[in-house]
Amino acid sequence: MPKVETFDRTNVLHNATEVFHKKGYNGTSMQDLVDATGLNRSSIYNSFGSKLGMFMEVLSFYRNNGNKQMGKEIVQNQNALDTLQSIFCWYVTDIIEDKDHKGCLIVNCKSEMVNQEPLIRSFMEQNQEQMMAFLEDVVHNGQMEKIINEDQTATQYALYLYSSIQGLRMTGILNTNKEELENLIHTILSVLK
Amino acid sequence: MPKVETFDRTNVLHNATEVFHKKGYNGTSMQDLVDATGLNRSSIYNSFGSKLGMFMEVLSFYRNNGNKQMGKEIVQNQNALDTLQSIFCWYVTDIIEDKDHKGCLIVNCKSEMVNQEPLIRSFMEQNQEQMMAFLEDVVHNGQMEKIINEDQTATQYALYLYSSIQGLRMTGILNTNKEELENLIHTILSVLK
DNA sequence: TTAATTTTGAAACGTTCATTTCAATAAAAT
DNA sequence: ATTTTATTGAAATGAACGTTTCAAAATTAA
Repeated sequence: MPKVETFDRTNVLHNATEVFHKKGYNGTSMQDLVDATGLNRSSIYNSFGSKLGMFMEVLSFYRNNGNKQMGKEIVQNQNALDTLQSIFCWYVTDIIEDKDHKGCLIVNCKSEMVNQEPLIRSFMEQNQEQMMAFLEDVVHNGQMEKIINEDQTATQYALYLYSSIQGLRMTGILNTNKEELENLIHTILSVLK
Repeated sequence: MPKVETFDRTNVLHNATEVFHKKGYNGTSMQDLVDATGLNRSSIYNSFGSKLGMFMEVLSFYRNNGNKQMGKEIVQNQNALDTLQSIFCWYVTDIIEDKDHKGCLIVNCKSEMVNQEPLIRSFMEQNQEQMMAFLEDVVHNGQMEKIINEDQTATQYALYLYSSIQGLRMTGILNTNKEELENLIHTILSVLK
């Protein structure tokens, strides 16, 4: 009977994510991945098919991890505005902890590859869909509770928030001042009040 | 006495910009640049030193062109809010005209290279400084005219606008719906009123 | 132990990478 | 016409690229 996959796939993805995050897709070589994961070159191809195949798994891994971490910040039964506050605060924390100014892997990849690689474009479209749906839901709840104004529809505010998050991610690459970032998210969220 | 540079440097930079914009720095090869510019490989090295050298000139070229174009949109003697409106509208136009979803060369480069290449980091820091100073000035004028509120300082609003612009640039990669984008900038600017 | 299957190591695949070299050609000022 | 410098073309540099190959080693179930 077959020998079973021995290496820790989560650990391998974690290490691969680190390299891709630091160097970008085109800046990362297969040798970089061999070095970072400790996996044999052949094993990478056996398990992930190609560099792009591995990267797609890395993207999902990164997103799932982010969602998991952010989920912890969101307390049940807090109002919609506090939920948004928690989300944005998580981004600020993530920015401040990012000592080497890498930014967000997903945002970086969007700007690097959406116009070049259909698989990436699909991922990003699906990612946007998912985030927009979530944000719209939160805003909608806030509007029902009269905590968020109705100057704009929930959909319109969701796009505003989605755009603001991407802006925050880009800004955080060069600006990691906690007070300035917290003031920034205060300004962003003030629109909804 | 010496033969003088014969090729049209502006035209060469224009063509080089197109390739770098489409493929990103790491995605662009020297062969791509030879093909796009029509210049000989040696001439590129003679005139620009290296791939990075050429890219640095391309970055400045792209920025100067953008500033020039945007300058035309800004009418003299309009109030501060209208100036901001003009600026954001120019971005929307640029997004809509960008049929192949390349996004902004400078934003893309920031996310690809700031943490890898000191020259790029300096460029981006200087670029941010410049934009922030300009935005701060506009906001400050608006506040003097009582057209922009004073809930936040001009500096704080400048960061908010700078961040919003980067967000708009990222959003515009996948979302090119004119009405949605115009509503987005309306929401962004509503904070200042 | 044997049979089945995956992981591993190392080498090689052919291509492309950024950059250099150099002799030949072209143009301007003396 | 001669000198000076730039542009050009084409080839070559050596290293790195993503991917494939394959026999040896390892592991599990029968």
